[in-house]
Amino acid sequence: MQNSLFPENSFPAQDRQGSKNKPTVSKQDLNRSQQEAVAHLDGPLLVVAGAGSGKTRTLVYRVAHLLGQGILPENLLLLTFTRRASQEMLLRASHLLDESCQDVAGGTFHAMANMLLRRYGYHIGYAPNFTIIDRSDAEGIINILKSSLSLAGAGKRFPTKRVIINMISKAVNRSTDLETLLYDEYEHLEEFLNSILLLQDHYEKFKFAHGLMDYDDLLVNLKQVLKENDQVRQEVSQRFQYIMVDEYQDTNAIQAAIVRLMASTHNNVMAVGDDSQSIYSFRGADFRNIMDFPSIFPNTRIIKLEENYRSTQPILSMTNAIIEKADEKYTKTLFTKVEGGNKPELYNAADAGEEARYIAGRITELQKDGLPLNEMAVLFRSGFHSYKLEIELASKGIPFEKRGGLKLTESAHIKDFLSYFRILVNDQDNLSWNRVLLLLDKVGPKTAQKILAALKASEEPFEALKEYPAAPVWRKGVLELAAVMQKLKDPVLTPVEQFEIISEYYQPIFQRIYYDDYPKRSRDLEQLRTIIAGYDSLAKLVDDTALEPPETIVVEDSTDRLILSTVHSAKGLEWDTVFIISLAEGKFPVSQALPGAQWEEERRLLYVAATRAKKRLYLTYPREIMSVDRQFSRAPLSPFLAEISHSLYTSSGRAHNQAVGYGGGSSGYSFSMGNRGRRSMGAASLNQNKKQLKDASSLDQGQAVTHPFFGRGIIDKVTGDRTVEVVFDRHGRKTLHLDYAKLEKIK
DNA sequence: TGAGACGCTGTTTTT
DNA sequence: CAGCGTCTCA
Repeated sequence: MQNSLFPENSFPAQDRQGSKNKPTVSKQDLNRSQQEAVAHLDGPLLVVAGAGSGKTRTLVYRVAHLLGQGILPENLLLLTFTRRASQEMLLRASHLLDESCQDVAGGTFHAMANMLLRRYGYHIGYAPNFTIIDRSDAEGIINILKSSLSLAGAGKRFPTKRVIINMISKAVNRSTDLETLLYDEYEHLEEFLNSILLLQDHYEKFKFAHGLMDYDDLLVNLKQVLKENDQVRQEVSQRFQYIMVDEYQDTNAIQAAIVRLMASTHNNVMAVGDDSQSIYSFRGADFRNIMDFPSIFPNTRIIKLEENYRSTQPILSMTNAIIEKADEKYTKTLFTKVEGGNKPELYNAADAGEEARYIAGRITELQKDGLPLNEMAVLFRSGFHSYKLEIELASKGIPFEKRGGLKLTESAHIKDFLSYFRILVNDQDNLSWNRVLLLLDKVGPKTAQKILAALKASEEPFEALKEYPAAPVWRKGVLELAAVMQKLKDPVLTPVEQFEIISEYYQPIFQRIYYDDYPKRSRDLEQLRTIIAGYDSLAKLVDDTALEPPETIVVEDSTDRLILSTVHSAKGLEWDTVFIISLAEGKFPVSQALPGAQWEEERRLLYVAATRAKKRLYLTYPREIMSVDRQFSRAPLSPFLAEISHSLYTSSGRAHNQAVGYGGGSSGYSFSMGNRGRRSMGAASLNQNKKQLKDASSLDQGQAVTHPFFGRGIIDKVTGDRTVEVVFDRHGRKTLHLDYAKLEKIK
């Protein structure tokens, strides 16, 4: 955390000699296409690189190559998807060349935007000490605004803060306006359009007034500064003479515009990506963007990397089969020279518990055979899919680290704590002030608002707090808070010392508010302390908690530990052995994925997951899953697996059960069907089926249907757009939601 | 105006 | 099985 790749003195005087006499980087480890990409010097370059095709290696070598040509490290910029990715690449580059590689600026778009906006943000009215807010902070602002605009009680079904923030963010990331978005995707909220627009307007003003930026603002504001200010654009563009963008398929239009502006004086941009691995459309990325690159940058050279060096042939055959079913044909077919290896193994577990036991058992076996835990990973679609497994691993004493899912900084008590820090960095941060005030006993939203108004009116918020005419019941609380803040402002204090002071003050509050589970939560505070110990700058700490939130490490007493990760967080990584769990329809793909684009993205997601494996790939699926209403239901195998040839993998556990199959009467997904037959009914017919299942208008009274758990039944009544009443032969009358129930028509 | 009880809903993925 | 929003009482 400490050594930022965007250091504070990020614009060093450029008086150093370039390293003209550095050793030339050996290119014997590269194939012809890779060499070509590495040796490319000026002008736009697009590298379309399949999974495991040595994309990272190519970038690493190119960094080293450029520096070897005498280009200064500070004139390079490496934009990656995570900070970890860029750190690792620059470390590898320094093994090739020397440690000057470590001076290359690298990190995420957001981290870069943060760095540049601290310096240039004043052009659009932001002070350099602005605070970055995360999603729940943003939702908090919506909450405050909702009540201050008295929109709260107004409607019975006013959209939640989450939905509102989703909409606002989506509009930004898709470069469209909120109204268009609403009519596109949220038509049912039409009656709230004006209220939502009002909220959006106040949300923007609130952030600006209090020196706050959300994730989208970082990008939007950077783009604006670069666009409107010629001098800034020149300066930045001159600073970053060579720009490299990794995972380009997951950038959105704003990010593309930023790259174009930053490269305005030289056009030296190298973009690397893979359209078949695009998995961030929910963030406004479109895999077609990568194809637009040549039109944004005329005379782009295009290089494809198609040889896979990562996986064995059986694994590659399966992953190729998965992606081949995609609606849209992608640009590459991967091949490998890695020989041998076993077919991927599909395990049919009875339920999530058995699935977890199977995996823990397998891992133990592999470990006994000498495979270190950190050569294995368990991947899943959603964070909570691993809960059962986490318990199982803990009981077996297998150390693991979980990535993705809930972040440490997202829990309420950590946010409480960080609010004190945020105020110290930016005393205009009303969101944090609000949070801190609400922690006081007998102070609620109304009182907090009044105090906030007084703080805002004053030049010295801390003084104003002390002198606020408090009511007797909570006067003591306010004075204590004022005293603590005063104490914290002492410039000689280190972040850890400040942590201790807040800790002492916060402890009683903490125990009062989280009385039911504060012992559990206090472990998180300990972990926060450890993290803070690595910092000497509060501002940096506060930035990082938003930009690179620390993962919740569940078991940390070992350096050799198993990785549990969401597929999204596993992007770009690889392991000897990979387990993909919860491969049941409704879990992977997630139940809310709609036919069409979303469904296709789920498929690419599975493709990304499976291509992480080098030697061994295990797929598991629970046949029975528990739904929220604690009912068990049969879950079909993920259609992405059901639709590919059974000969590509081996099965164990209970045998396949055709009764729970997807295609029902057509049984189009039986494994025996020849390749040609299946091709014609690929994704398209699957999607149709899915659509049909969700639309009650296609069902009539008297229609016979089957349900995977309840069996055969007759439609008795269509009670709504998506609800029907069915009388089942064996289970009687049920009301079913077509969003959840998997009904199929039968003759 | 704040605190606490109660019922509802809904549950990706990330910077 | 939450976390959230709404409702009621002090």
